Amino acid sequence: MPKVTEKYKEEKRMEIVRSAMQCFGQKGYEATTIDDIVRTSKVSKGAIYNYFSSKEEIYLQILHHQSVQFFKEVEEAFASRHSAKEKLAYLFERFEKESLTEERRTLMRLYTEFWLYSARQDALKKLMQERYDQFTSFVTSIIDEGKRSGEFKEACQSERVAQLFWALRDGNVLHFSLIGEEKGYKQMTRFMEQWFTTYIYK
Amino acid sequence: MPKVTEKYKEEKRMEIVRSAMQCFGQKGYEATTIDDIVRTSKVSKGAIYNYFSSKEEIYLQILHHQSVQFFKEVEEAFASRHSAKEKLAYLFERFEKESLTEERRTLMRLYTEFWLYSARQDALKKLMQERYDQFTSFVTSIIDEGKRSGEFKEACQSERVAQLFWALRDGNVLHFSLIGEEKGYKQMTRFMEQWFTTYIYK
Amino acid sequence: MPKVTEKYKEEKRMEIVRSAMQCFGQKGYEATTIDDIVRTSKVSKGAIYNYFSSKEEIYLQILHHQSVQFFKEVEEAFASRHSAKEKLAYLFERFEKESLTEERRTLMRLYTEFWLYSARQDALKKLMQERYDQFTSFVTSIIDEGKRSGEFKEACQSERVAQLFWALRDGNVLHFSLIGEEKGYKQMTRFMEQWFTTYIYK
Amino acid sequence: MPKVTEKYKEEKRMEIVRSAMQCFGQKGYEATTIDDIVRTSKVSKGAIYNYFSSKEEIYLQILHHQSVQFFKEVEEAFASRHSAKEKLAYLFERFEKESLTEERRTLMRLYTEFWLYSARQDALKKLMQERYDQFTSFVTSIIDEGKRSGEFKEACQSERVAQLFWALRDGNVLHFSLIGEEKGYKQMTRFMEQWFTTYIYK
DNA sequence: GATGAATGAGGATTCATTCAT
DNA sequence: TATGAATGAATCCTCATTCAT
Repeated sequence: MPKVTEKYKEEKRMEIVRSAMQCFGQKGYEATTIDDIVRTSKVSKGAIYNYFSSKEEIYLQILHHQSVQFFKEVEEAFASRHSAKEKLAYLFERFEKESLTEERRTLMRLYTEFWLYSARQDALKKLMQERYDQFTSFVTSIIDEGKRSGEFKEACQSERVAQLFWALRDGNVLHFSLIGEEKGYKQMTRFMEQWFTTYIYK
Repeated sequence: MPKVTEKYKEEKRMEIVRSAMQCFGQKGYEATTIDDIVRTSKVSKGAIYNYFSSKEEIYLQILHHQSVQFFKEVEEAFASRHSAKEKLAYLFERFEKESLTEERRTLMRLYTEFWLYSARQDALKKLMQERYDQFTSFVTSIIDEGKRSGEFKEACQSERVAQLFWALRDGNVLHFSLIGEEKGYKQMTRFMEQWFTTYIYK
Repeated sequence: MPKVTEKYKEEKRMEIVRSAMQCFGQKGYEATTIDDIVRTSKVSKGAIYNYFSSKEEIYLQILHHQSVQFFKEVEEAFASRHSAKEKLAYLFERFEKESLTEERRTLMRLYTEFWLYSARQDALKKLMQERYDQFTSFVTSIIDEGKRSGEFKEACQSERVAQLFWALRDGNVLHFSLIGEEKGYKQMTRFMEQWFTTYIYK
Repeated sequence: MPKVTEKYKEEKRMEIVRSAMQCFGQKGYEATTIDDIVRTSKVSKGAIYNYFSSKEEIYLQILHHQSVQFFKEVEEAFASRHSAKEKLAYLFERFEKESLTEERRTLMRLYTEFWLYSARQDALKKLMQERYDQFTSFVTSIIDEGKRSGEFKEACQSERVAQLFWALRDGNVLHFSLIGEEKGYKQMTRFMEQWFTTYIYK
């Protein structure tokens, strides 16, 4: 079955990623076995290793993919959102949507788990720190933009605020993954937004 | 009438818990082996199973222990802190201290890991949800108290604010466990406090 | 009438053999994977199985090839060497040369490995025993020739001497593959020759 | 089953070594699986790893054990053998005996295999080179002793001769492992001895 | 109660071989 | 013929738990 198109390979790759994402999200990275992924994906064990060199690499690819996807989508969204306020509003909107499907929630769990896993592996630690910087800088620049345009208070410390933004968001994700909808967590995002904007809007 | 006193047994139990806490914090729950705990505690493998029925039970006991300890310490602290503001300030103070030693940070990592682990085990899920309620209620009641005493704005929704309080805190812990001191995370707690009080103080 | 000439096929075959030889020599038979050979040879995995039915068959073909090659070269060399002394000298000369390049040493390692591998496989065992007989007979006949021509002592037992000749040679190869040049193994061949001839020359 | 005597552990260890030796000898190091050893030894898989950290370690221990055993036995034997001639004779006597049982032959195969395996692993290479030096020095010193005592020719180069001694011996072992008794290999040792002594005896 | 050796199912990964294209 | 993706049994090693002493 040779000379397969790049598209075919990419799809196979995604099939593995999709299944792995599901398993990791449900059982956690360490608790997920390759056989779980095999069962979920209907791809053979050997085939998985044709596409990824290790279980960890699958994990990493998912993460990378998420990151890329996030920035791609955001960029698209920002094409039609020119003020800092609108941009910020978009981010909160996204977060709200993320809580709607189980698939998304699974992803969120996975994402948080990765922080901890990385914190214990020096090689990954650096990678995740860079990722953190990337996400923080991104929000920082929106705040700065808002300050320049007169939308946001000049006094607020952009970087600190950006860090707080992600802490708030990730803490929320963490709790939400456990608490689910019972405590009206969907509405929490709205509340967070309101709280957040109160502080930085002029 | 046992040869071995209750006190002796309690101490042994604590020795195991202490060592397990260290191991779990450092390597994570799944990555920690019973042998790791044996090595760290100088308690024999068989003995561990005299005190705990499984690895998971140790995990759970630690969680319980942490919870009890937190409320015990807080209660003591509150004996001399009568206003809601002072009480809130105490909590932030605590958080700040927690980031100082590696041991504490280890604990924080462990604490966050619990969330994820529990989110995937129905039996634990309930337990953790109760725990979450307990912590949330606790803060809710402080806010309510502040509202009654005229310290805090009446308009703020106590429970939402309490939830946000813990989201902020846990998100911070999560990031801190990875980022460490490099990004001045110690000061983040201060910043969080300031931000938080700005919103609810009258 | 095949599209592909016999010559083309033979070349492909040789390309595989060459690469396999290199891999087997470097990593050993068991440690060498088909993918190693694919990488080294630039022949596809499927193609290898068009020319050889299994990894073991490649191994065997190399062995055969070596054997044929040895006798072919020796025959050529003997065309201009008519005395038993000269013939013997030629063999030692060969051995000496063999130690000069890493490629040759790799081959020697491979050659020794064959013995062991074969010793454990009844089917091969017979083959290798025949090979051994062939090589032994070959030297035996040179000794006999030397005895007849008056070059060598009549008293020496030709077959025993031939066996000793190969034992000496293969032991040397074995040690050399590990020890390398450090212990002046190149000179060992000279020494062996001198020792050997002292015993059998008249 | 705790607090087991050192003797018990040593016996278990030996049981594993014995079985491993048998398997390695029969199938070769790489072809032998841990399960083979489990089957042969009636020791559980986990237990094996309580005594040895890896398959390779078992291999190494066997080798070390052989080495130690050799020198111990030789030392004992030399207590009553004072001339260099007697000492040399003892070594040949040993070699002759070694070929008698299948167990011994298995060991010889194993021993030779190790040369090749080591030649491909830098860490082991050094170890084996040291081992080679040890064995070579040992024979060198016997030759030197013989020269001093007037038993052996002063002209012979002790170290070269020692190297040749082992090459001869190992080459013989290599062939014998394949050829077996058919070619009267047992008598080869005698022949080797005669040949060898002819050269160095005064 | 304490000990730590034993167990063996289970995990990640490899690899010779096959076979659809 | 050539290709190289797919297969899955086989490999080494781990580890929670048990239990004889």
